[in-house]
Amino acid sequence: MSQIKEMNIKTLKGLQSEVQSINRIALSVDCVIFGFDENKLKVLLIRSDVKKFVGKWSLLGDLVKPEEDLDSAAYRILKQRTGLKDLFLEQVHTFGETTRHPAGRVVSVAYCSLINIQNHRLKILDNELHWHEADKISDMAFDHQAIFNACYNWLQKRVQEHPLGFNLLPNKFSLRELQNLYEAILNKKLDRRNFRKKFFAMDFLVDMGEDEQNVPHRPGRLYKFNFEKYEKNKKKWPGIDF
Amino acid sequence: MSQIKEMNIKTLKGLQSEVQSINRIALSVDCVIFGFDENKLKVLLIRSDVKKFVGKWSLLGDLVKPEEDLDSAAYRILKQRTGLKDLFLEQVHTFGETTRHPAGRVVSVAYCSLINIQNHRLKILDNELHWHEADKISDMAFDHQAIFNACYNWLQKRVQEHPLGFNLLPNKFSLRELQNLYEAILNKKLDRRNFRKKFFAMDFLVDMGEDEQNVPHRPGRLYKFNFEKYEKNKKKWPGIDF
DNA sequence: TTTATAATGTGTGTAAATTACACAATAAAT
DNA sequence: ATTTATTGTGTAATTTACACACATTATAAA
Repeated sequence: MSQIKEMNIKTLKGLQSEVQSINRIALSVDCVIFGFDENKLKVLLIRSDVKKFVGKWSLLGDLVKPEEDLDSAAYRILKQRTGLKDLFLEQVHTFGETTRHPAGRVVSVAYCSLINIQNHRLKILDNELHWHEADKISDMAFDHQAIFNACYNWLQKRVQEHPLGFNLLPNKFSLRELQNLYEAILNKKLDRRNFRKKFFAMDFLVDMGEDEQNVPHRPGRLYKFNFEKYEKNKKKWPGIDF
Repeated sequence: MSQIKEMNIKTLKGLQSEVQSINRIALSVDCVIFGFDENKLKVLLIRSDVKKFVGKWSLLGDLVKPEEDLDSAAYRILKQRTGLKDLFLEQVHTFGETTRHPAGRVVSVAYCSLINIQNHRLKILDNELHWHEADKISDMAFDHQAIFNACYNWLQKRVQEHPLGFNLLPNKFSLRELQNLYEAILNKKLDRRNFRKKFFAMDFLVDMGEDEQNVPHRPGRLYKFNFEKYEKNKKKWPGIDF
C-alpha cells in the first residue's frame, strides 16, 4: 500500500491534456454487409469516392465522431449509406497500419452484418451501391480486400458456432434454401440427409404447415427459426459441425 | 461507368482535411498478459495511476502514437511497462464507448498474450506490477474488468482451436503440467488418460528422453511442442475438444 | 530396509456421434 | 400419362468420445 504514495498519480486535468494532445487519430468504421440471393453469398459495396482509388470497390465506411459510441457509428454509417436499419452489427477486427489510408492516419474498425436482401431493400443507391458476389470480389480500394477477407473468415467460423445464417433468409424458408446458404458460406457441398438430421435434432425449426409455392418440382416444407427458444437455450447450443 | 462522373470524387487534399479535422480521437492499447504458475492461470496488472481509480487494478495500456502501427504500439507498451519482449500479441476487441474513460474520449484496442512466467522475468516493476490469479480479479479501473473478461473468454475459446497454451509452459514440460494448464484455463477437470491419448494422437509432442527432477513421486516424461511441424500441418489441425 | 504414498503410464469395452448411402413420394411441365 | 426435378426418410458402418482399473516408479517416512 505504501507504494501507492510513491506513484505519480495522474489527476483528471493531467489526463485530459494527454487525451486532448496531439496523440489523436482519425477513427473510422467499415461495414461488411453480407446478403444471400440466388443461392449466392453477396456483399454490399460502393464505388470508392477517393481519387486514388477511382473505379475500385469499397466497403461502406465513414469517420467516427468524437461524441458517438463505436457501435452507434457503425449503425449510423450503415443507415446513411444504404437506408438500412433493424439489423445487428458485430465488431470483427480493427485495422491500424499507419499506411493503410493515403490521406493520413486512419484506424478502422470493421463491422459485419448479415441481412436478408428481400426484406431490406436499399433506399439509397449513391456511388453504385449494390450487391456483389462474395467469391468474386477482388481489387478493392484501401486495404478493404484484407478487411473483407477477415470478415469472410469470421463469417465462416461464426456461422458454425451460432445460428447467424437465419438472418440471411426470409422468415419462412425451406430446408433446401437453408442448405444452399450453408453451402454458399462454407463453400462446400453437404449431404442433404445428414444436414436435415442435424437441423431437426437441434429442434429450433418450427414447421409452418405450409409448402413452397411456384416451384417446378415437388414443393418443400417451409420452416421458421425459433429465435426465442434459441435465446433461452443458448448455453446448450453445441454449434454446428459439418 | 457513367455514374462515376456523377460522383463527387474526393481529392487527396479534401480527404486530408477530413482526416485532420476535429474528427480525431485518442486511441489506446490495453494488454492482457496471461501467465501460468503454481498451476494457476495468472494475469499481469498494475495499480492504476489515475486519481479516480486509485487503489484499483489496471491493465497495461497507453495511448497509440499517430505514427505507429497499432500492433507496434502494443509491443512498445508492453516493453515499456514490463521489459517484456519476444512474445506474440493478438488483437481481441476494440472498446469504444464514449463514457469509458473519465478524461474524455479514448477508444481502446485490447491485445492479449500468453507468456511463460519463468522465461520472462519482469524487468520493470513500477506501479506494483505483478501477477494476479486470473479467477480472483475484480473491481478494476476503467472498463478493464470488461476487457479482461473478453480476453479470458477469447483465451478459453482460442486455446481449443490453436495450440496457444504451449506459450505458457517451459520448453520442456510433463503431460501433467500440460493438463494442469488446460484445466486452469478451461476451469474444469479433464480425464488424464483421455487427455494423454488426445495429445499423443495429435503427434506434435516430442519426447525429450528425460524425466522430471525433484518431484516427490514418480517423475513424468518431459516433452516439447513441435512448433515447426505444427506450422506445416496447420490446415489439418482439427482443434482440441474436451 | 521395508512400507506407505503419490504420482505416472498404459488398454479396453461401451456409448454416442458422424458418415455414407438408396429408394419411394410428390408436384409441375410436357 | 409420362418425364423431370426435388423432397422426404432409415439404416448400417465407421469413427470418435468417454469411462474406467491396474501395474509401475520414485520419494518419504517408519
